[in-house]
Amino acid sequence: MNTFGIAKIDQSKLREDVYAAMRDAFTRGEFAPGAVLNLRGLAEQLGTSMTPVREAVRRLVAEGALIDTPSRTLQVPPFDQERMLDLKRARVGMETMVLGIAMENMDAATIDLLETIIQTPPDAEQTGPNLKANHDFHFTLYRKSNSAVMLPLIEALWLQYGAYLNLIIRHENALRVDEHEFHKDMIRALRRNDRDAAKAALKTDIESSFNYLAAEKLDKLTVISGRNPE
Amino acid sequence: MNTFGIAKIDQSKLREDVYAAMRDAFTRGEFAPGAVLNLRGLAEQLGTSMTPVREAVRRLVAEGALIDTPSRTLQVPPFDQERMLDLKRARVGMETMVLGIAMENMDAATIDLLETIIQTPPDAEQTGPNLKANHDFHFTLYRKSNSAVMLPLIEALWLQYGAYLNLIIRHENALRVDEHEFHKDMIRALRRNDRDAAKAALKTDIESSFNYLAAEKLDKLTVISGRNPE
DNA sequence: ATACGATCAAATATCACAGATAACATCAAG
DNA sequence: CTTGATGTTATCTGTGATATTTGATCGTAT
Repeated sequence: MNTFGIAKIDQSKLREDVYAAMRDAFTRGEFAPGAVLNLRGLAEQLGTSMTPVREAVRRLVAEGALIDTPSRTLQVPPFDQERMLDLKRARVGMETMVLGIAMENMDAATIDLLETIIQTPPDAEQTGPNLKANHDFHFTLYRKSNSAVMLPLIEALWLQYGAYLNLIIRHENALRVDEHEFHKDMIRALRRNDRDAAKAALKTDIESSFNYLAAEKLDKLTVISGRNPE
Repeated sequence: MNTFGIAKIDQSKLREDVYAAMRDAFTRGEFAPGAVLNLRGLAEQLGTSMTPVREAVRRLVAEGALIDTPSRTLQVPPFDQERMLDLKRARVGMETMVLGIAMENMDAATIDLLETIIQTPPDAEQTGPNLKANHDFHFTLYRKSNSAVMLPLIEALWLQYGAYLNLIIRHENALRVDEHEFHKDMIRALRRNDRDAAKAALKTDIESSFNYLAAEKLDKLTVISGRNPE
């Protein structure tokens, strides 16, 4: 600690801020699948110029949260049944793998922390499922794997999933119940150090959230979610 | 010849080309772990301006192939035993998973194609292991999974692995023999549609390539690989 | 219906600025 | 006078902004 207790100046890195803002918007499901974005619009909304937006966008493209269209515009990946299944498989595979590693390093303190996370009361005016708490719960768990390589990949999957969240979020109440079940099961499995049970709970959690996107509901939902490209 | 073995680019889709050129350099192990890069130098070597280089670099950072240092410069990730183990685990996990999916869609034509890939004679003047053929072999296999989500993640892992290739590559002959064994075993397992055998062969392949980076050899190798930061 | 041109957005190049680094000069102590 | 430390400056870096170029799309006129 320094002598005068002067905090280091958090010199604003615009590019990071822009990225963080867009990422947040994604994880809150603010972007509708298929929506078309343009750099100038984003720059204006964020009160900055094109350059930082461009770099943030480039990163989002690398992470699969946005795609380049042939006509040089940007698009939120359109809803696509096949892609959704693909994403589900990827999430189940990667997240159960990391969960297995995390459980090698699991300790009582972390389990307690997980419990406090899910007991945090949802914000007063919050109506939907508690997305932030759910994110925290999963990643507090995964961070115990200490995998600097895999955690960013899982973040990228969640980001891609974020666009679909826009659709899932309509099933707020059902989803909230499922989450609660999952959190309870997971804590129990962790306390018993029962890997198979923990992985099974996680698998069920991921799959159930995707189930709200079943094919028969797709048409109705895409209409709700706003504009559809092409 | 310039430092990084990056060929100059002709004017068209610059951003993609810059990215492709740097990516190629990585997968050929041209970048030494710990090496420091700067945008102006890269732009000059590539015969273009900073802007496209910045975007390509931004993408490589997002993929973990480069890292931002606190002092705002760019660096090839330094060698790190822990990170290496992490990367190995990630590769084994993700690639065996995708292999499993690919085998659900496997057909004779693809197996034949794989066989022609490994039978392609190495370029006349080529001395090291046939990196391109090996890459082709793996990804032709993985592409059969039709996973638009997971393939880019695996590409990212290979890119991170690329920096270590710079070190592994010194064991050229041993590596070449291992690769040959692997390709043979894999084809055989695919023909029998034996998933466990195929996964075991893949696991062995990945792990053996990392074994050349065992701790006792580390010191010697980092010296060879060029400059060391800090 | 096709072709041409107007219009708009993205890609690139260039410019201006601020942080970081390192070489250099200056000064003090032995 | 030498040596070590400290303050200064020159230079190099990435970042953000802006001007210019390129390419695509859509409307209109033939």
